[in-house]
Amino acid sequence: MKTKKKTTIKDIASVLNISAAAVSKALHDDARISEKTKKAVKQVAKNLNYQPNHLASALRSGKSKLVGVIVPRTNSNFFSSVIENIEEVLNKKGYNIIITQSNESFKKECDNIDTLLYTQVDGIIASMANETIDLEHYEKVKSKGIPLILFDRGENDLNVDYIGIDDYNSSQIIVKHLVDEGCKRIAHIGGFKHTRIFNNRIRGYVDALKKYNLPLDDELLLESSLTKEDGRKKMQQLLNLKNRPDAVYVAGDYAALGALQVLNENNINMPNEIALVGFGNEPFTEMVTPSITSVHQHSADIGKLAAETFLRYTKEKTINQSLKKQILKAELIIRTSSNKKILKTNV
Amino acid sequence: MKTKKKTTIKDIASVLNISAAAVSKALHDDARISEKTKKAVKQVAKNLNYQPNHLASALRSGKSKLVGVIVPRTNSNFFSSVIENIEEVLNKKGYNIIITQSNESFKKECDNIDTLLYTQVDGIIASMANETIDLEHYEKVKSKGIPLILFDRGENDLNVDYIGIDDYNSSQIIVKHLVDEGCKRIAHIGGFKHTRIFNNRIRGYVDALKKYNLPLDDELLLESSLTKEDGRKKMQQLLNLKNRPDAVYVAGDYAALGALQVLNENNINMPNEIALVGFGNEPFTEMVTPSITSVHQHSADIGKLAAETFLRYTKEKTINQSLKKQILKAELIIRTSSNKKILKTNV
DNA sequence: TATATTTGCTTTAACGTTTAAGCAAATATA
DNA sequence: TATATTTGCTTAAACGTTAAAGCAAATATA
Repeated sequence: MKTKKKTTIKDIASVLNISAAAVSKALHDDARISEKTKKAVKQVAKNLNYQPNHLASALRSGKSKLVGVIVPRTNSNFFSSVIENIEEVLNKKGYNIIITQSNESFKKECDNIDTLLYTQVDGIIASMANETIDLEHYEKVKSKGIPLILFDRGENDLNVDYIGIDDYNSSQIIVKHLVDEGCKRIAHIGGFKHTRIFNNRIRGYVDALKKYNLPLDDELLLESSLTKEDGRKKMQQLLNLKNRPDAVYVAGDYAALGALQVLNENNINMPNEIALVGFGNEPFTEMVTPSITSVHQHSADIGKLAAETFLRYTKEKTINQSLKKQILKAELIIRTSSNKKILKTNV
Repeated sequence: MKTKKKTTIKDIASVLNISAAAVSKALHDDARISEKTKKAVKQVAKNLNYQPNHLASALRSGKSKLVGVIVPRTNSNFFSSVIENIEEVLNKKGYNIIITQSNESFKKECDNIDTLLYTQVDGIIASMANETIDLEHYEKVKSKGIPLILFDRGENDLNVDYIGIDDYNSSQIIVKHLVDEGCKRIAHIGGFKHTRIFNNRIRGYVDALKKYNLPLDDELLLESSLTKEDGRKKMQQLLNLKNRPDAVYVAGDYAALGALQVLNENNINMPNEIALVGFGNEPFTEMVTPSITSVHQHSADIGKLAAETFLRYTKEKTINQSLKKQILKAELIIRTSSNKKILKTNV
């Protein structure tokens, strides 16, 4: 019953009594095909409901028009917004994306890359898993001549393009804000030092303390996996100190949420007793009580830039990447958890 | 410098002095190839770092080993968890997924389907956008003989497989719970009636009210887009009533969050003055104050079942779908927003 | 021992497209 | 008018794989 057979360029060719090659060229607006033929071909294509066979053209041209995207998880607002914008930019140029999640696992990330290479993607846009230290799987991508774009969680040593925010400077802004609020003992629950962005946040924190002549106390600088659970643990650790901090800057919102829960459970007043700042501006930061001051990372711009960076390589014959960083300004969103000033005018 | 040329089965064939076809069969463990040859082929394949060209085999076999997934948005916990589980099941069988987002837009959903068909996916697993009423684009998928699996937001008229929870029964359970808590005027902020799942929730709510001899008041039944903003608006509307409800059941967690904010802003005690129940068990429901009672939808199971349902069709020659519903039991997670009983023993 | 079956491969063609090369007709140039 | 160039197509091959058909050698069956 159903017309199962799909229309191909051959069908169009035989209707018009021209060659399949001519049809292919007409559909691609080749200069050597007359306007008359182009029009006729496109009309027939429409009538027969022709859908190009992507696989065939990909095989022949060596380009799959597919881009792989690797993120730790899609269910954070940051990553889902980055993805949405990558997709928007790439779709316009005829590319589709394949999204994969590493779940912060090194092994899964390696598998994802194998999968993407197997699928013959034309490029990979990735943000690295927490666990990742060994970079061999990414080197494999590079050695195959496939453009690799990193964002958020990157690594200088790979010598590829990177799009992210200025983590060092973000820390400085956070510390300045807390100092302005009158805080004198500022703790930092940071991410793993081996991850560049978290290392930069730590450096920014340390340097800012020096700048404002605040004590740099080892007890106040903790390394964390930045999950909600670990945020709870590290906050508890800070509360157990003889000399408690009066402000805590957490390098991730989920961990900040854990910290907030512990503070609430201990009836500690935020921001007056302890001020709290997170990182990432996840939607829940404004939902919880008190709402959490956090850093907005311009995820939409990061996504767009990553996609555009990839597209630039599609125009080149040989891929020759080098470390090219595109650093965006982050934005501190001040909320109740760190805003002590009772009297404020709406500026 | 680099060995850019990829190894193909021909390379393996020439090393072993056998035909390419034999190599192909050996790699697929064809019964007509000797164990000795298979071993040799696999060893050479490994040595030469052979990666099968997915496009070529897809073109030849007519199977792309790609499955399209369409969701309204990836950034809800429900959908990201469903996706994660679809991926897990399908990857094991050599399938990859292409995730697309409709952003609740009918137009975007149509575009997504075109994109997926163009990419020659072997199947589509989808949850429909809010806006979608016309089903022609889904009919197109069916008429191409591509298996279509719907989950969460489905539609009987399409006569395809569907995986979801028992929305009607969930409403009944919610109303029973609120009645048990002593509520007498229960309002419902529901989704759009034209979406089957929301219609079922509404029916369940109405029938439960009848069952418990509670007033079925038109003022208390509102239709909403279920965004946070609309949740705020509809809650305000309920507060403006002369005769306010003492419980509000919201058909989506984001809208429930909006409602919660309005209630907090108006210093209305939850659950004593007004009890609140959401739907979806998004992570923030337990983060906010008070935590929101909600319905857990077993997203992991839904994802797995959807993937397995698709896989069943891959074994069949001709696709002949019919309405086959797989309905899971949902689970009510009772939290502070609706839990009036001060004295409770841990059962 | 003669014939049937099975084993283990080879040959060939095809999937639908693109691209290089080629060629006749139309047009431009001198 | 003779030659060069451009236009508008065609032909043929290729991308890497797989599936059908075929065939000789090895093994089983009678």
